[in-house]
Amino acid sequence: MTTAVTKFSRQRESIKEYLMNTKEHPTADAIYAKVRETFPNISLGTVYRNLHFLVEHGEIIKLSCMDGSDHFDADLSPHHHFVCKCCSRILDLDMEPIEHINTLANAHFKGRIEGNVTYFYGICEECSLAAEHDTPNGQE
Amino acid sequence: MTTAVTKFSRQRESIKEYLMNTKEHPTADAIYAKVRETFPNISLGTVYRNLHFLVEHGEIIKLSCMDGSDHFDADLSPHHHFVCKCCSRILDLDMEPIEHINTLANAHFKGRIEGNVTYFYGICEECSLAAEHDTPNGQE
DNA sequence: TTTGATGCAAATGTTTTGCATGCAA
DNA sequence: TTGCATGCAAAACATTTGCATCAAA
Repeated sequence: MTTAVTKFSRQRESIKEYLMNTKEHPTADAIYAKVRETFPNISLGTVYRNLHFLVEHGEIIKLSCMDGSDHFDADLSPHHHFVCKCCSRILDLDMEPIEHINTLANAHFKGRIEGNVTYFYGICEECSLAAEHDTPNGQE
Repeated sequence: MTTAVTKFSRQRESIKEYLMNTKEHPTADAIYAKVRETFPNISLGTVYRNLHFLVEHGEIIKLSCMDGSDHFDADLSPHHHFVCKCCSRILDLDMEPIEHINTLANAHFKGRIEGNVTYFYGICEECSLAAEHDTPNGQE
């Protein structure tokens, strides 16, 4: 079996570059809309194929929140995410590591725990402020 | 506006009873297959409608792991879950509460954190043993 | 009787895939 | 030239929904 060679692709570069320059944690569909500004003919299939490729190669991370569609993030530094119950946005959290919870989980567990996926939820600052001023933050 | 009344339904009871008597954390489809043994004519739509009803009324919990489909759990006691990377099973963890991580997350965060969803992953005992004996645990 | 619940099927939303063509190496 | 990547469309899934009918109250 000959190892498959990865060829350069402007579409893939464009997807990765967009992800590296945003803090939005976009969905595949949002990435498709954005990259289409540069490549009007790019297909959604290509976007999905490249996102899968980038995740498999550890160049980006896939976030599976509980809102039906996956989100993507090119920030590989260890960090956790916050999901706003109000506007559904995903925000990065600047917090202490919580890897010790793996040890807690392993205490009475017979298998081997290698890590955890944690999402925090609540109301983001913008939505709190919007609620106070009675002007709901329409962001979706 | 008159408040909607909830009527008894044998199908809903059957779904809830199955969930209360299993530790499998089944998907809607698995629940459908199981309940069909008792109600051969039940439809998948009814299963989804009742699962949604039960979740909304706090009688069961929906688990959104990262495997495409949702899982359901009638165990309402506070506990966390483990997902096996090998056989994909979801297991209950018996562990100390980790609610203090919410405080850690809130330290430098401007919004309000209300809680977290945490999944631990790794290799379960059965899959570890199966690997040792070179007889992969075929459970999916 | 009234109206919520069901079965069925169609629709929806997300993601994957087959295939002929395009393009990097 | 070779063969990976693309565009397009169809398919595959998971889930939701419209509607006529059923059944609980």
